[in-house]
Amino acid sequence: MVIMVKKKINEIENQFKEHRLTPQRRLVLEIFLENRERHLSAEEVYHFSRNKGKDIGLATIYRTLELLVQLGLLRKMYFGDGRSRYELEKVDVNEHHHHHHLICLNCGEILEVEEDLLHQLEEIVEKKHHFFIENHNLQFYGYCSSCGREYEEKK
Amino acid sequence: MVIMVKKKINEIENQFKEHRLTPQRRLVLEIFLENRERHLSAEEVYHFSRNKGKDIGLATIYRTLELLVQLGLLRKMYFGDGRSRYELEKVDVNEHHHHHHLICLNCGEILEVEEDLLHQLEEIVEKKHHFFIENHNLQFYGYCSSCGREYEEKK
DNA sequence: TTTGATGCAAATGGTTTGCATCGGG
DNA sequence: CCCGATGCAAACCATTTGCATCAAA
Repeated sequence: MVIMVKKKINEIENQFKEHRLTPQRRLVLEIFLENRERHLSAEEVYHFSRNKGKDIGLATIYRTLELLVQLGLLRKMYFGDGRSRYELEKVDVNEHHHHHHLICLNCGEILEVEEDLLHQLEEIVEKKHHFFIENHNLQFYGYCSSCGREYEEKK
Repeated sequence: MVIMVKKKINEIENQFKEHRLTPQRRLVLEIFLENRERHLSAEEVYHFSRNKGKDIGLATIYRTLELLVQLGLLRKMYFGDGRSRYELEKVDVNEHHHHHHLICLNCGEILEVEEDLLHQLEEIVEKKHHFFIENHNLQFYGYCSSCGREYEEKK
């Protein structure tokens, strides 16, 4: 697992051309690579870094997050809880494969959905509205299986 | 058109049971009814009200917007430009018919899409992830027909 | 008169920025 | 040396809140 992380970071180094891969930036990347499933806010990254002993300034974290988004390594998103969140940009499969998010209205957990069945809908929209779609953003709000009581009440 | 607005406001009055339909609240509603196609931020509502001569406090506008969302008359949304936006909640057709938004990355215009072809996708997600979906939120980011130069460049 | 609504100003909280300092090439 | 990166504190900006005042039932 650690090896995996090291390998990944080495790959990523290539993407830093004009930008230095400083210890702080490397640390932020590590935190995302070690928390692939999470959608971290700036402050959460800050706490992770403190827990690892190293203490980056919050401003540096914000600047690093912005840079990583610019480099296409992170994806910035907003789920309506008052802070931006970031996750590793996964462009593995193909350029137009995106995933979506399930946000539990009860416990706040954010789950990922791999299905991306939006191509069809995108085509319809592009043709009908003459709008060239670059990206999309889909969230489902509801109740996760753990918070099933809400599910029972509503159905 | 004005008559239409008056009629609509009268209908809405019924929804105010424990809450007073004060001049300020009525004005905010009027602004949304007269700008059905727009997605207004709190500050935009504030400017509209000043343009109409009446001068509501910004805090009152925020409190009114929150109330109207609670009453199910407005829908709050976030498109990533640093401020929340609101639009009239349209529950006319049926409870599960939602529309989506096209946000132009060039001029910032927000268009609406009537198609809601997400039922199928929702069913798949609900079954596979045991997640009870209450609502969804879909934005397409790209370039509108007026900003077609970007379209030409990218295709 | 009593309770909720308003308006102002101050507080809040996430994010950004100015600036002095640091450090790698 | 130089220029980009960092850290700290201050600034920013949308939103919220405390509180005195106002107004309608």
